[in-house]
Amino acid sequence: MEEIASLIFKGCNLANDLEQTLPNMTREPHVLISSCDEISKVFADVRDQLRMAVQEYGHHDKPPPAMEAGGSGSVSEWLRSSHAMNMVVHEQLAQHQQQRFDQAIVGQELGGGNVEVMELDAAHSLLQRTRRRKHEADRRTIRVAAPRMGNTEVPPEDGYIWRKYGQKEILGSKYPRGYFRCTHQKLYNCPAKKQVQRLDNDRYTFEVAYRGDHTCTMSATAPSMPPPPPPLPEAITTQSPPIHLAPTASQSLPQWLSIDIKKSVEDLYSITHPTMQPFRNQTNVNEAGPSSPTHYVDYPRVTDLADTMFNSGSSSNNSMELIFSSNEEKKDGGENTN
DNA sequence: TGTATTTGACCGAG
DNA sequence: CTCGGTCAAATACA
Repeated sequence: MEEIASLIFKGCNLANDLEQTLPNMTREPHVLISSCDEISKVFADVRDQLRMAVQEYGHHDKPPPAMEAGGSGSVSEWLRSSHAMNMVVHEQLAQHQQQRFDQAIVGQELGGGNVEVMELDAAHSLLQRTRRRKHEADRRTIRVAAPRMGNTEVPPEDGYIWRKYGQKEILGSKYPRGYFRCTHQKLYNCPAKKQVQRLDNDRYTFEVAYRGDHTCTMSATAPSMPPPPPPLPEAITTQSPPIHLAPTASQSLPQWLSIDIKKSVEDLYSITHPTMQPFRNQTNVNEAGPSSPTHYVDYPRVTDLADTMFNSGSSSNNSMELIFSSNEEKKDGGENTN
């Protein structure tokens, strides 16, 4: 299992590398192709190994050795287990530390808003625990670096459209807490909410607490299929119920694959398909009107390409379903509407 | 004119 | 009673 997880991260790293070099590849489509092939091969290996693991262990009582640590009896359960999650967190932290310096200098100066993986301040969480609310159990707290240029007052976008419905001074905090709900709350009964607050000791870092799951992205008539929000592996947050791999893997990855590749893709298409328009992934019908608070990504992400590659095998029992379990399943243990 | 944001009031958990 | 979370009227903005 460790091998599979490490393969997954290898693929993610390759995709990340591709992202980094994408702007330089627009004139060299053959290099891009070979890079995509490599990523595709890695994920194909993951798929094959997962299939083998499922056949070997998934329908038996005895878990594989690595699963025993998680105490689960299937691949999907193992992938959601704390053992698997620790590996995920470990890999992410290692990757994060490696890239942190560059991100700090480049990403921040560009007003990027990279999701930071940090431990929560112990004193702060202790303070919050002293008055724990009923629904705090399903809070997923992350820290996000604020842009240091431009408008530093707003937290970086996470792919969803939020509407602010309140702001409150919090006892013991220097900065007020902003309360946001999903713009589609009324239209699609989407219960997702988030709270955004600057850290006392670092005004360039937001602490973002997500509550509730987006139902707007699951509706066939939903106006958008935005990249999922970035709630972190909850193993490294303070107030969190048992974790699922699904939100972690599918939600955090787009954060580091966040460069503006629109131009790159269009450039590439202008070379390879002189008469063809760049394909667009329509992520939003701007039903919010002219004063919509955020803008939308209307071009494909590298992760989408990776998804496509990963899903290219036309198997009915796709192994992706084992890793990225459905939101419905996730919702079963989730928050009721409020 | 329609939509988003601001902000004081209110509610309810602890 | 305190304080975090939400509501809703007022205001801002395109």
